[in-house]
Amino acid sequence: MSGSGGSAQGPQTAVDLPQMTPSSPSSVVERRNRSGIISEPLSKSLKRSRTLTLSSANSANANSHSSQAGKPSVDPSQGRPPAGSVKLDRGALLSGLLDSPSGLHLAQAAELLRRAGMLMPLAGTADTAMPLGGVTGITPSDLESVAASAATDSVLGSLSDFPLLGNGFPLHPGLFIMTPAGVFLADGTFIGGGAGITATEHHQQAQSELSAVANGNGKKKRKRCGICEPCRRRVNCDQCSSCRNRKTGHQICKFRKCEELKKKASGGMEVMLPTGAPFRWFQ
DNA sequence: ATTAACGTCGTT
DNA sequence: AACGACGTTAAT
Repeated sequence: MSGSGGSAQGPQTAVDLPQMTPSSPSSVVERRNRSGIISEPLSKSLKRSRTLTLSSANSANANSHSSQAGKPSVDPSQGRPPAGSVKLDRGALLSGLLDSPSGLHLAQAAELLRRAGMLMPLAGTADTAMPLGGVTGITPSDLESVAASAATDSVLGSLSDFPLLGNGFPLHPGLFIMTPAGVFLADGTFIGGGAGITATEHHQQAQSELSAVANGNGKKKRKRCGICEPCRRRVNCDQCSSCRNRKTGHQICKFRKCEELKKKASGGMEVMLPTGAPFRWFQ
């Protein structure tokens, strides 16, 4: 369905865009494909994003929007904010943490735990502005994508993503095992996480990975991590080269290209999980 | 069958 | 190195 041709669905509010072209009409027609990916001219969602962020989260979203106001520069690296406000710095800090060059999946664990409220926000206080379902320590960029998916997907930031959280998250002294399919305890118990999919889907994913590894030569197509900022993005910009050349390029929007996949695929230490899914310690 | 997108390779 | 095209894999 040509990235740009999703069917109009749901009242979803896309708030997930790098700024690009300046404005456009007020009609908010969002096109989403089967996977829930919104592909629309940036201008629309941009506009919404503006109003939304300005009114509620003030400049928080400067994290991945902002600055260069309206300039359609297509620079994937723009997720990294320029030094700015305190809030910005915090977002940058977290973001930087997660993008650690080491590529340790520890970062992924930290991210999930952080969302679950297990980790204190780095700056620690003064930031109760966003009570997203009781989950604190949300970064501007989190808000960005959460807001984007809040209406229908509710991908992240929802307590339902952490089923055990309600009764006190089991601070398992043992292992949290991160996989593209989600987070597991060492005994194989599925905890949650992953890229906006259900536990069932997590399981299926793990299964398919298992079979792929079993009959494959290990040279399996890598999958998006699902938790990095680009992965959480739900809109195609429709303006980057990948979007423009989708027909021939077969590439995902640059703004949605998984940080993990951007890194060179190199062996690293891989461990087989109880589910059969491989887990890489290093990239 | 269709669609999305990763991997690779040639070109700039 | 970045980009574009193509083959291919995986999901629906």
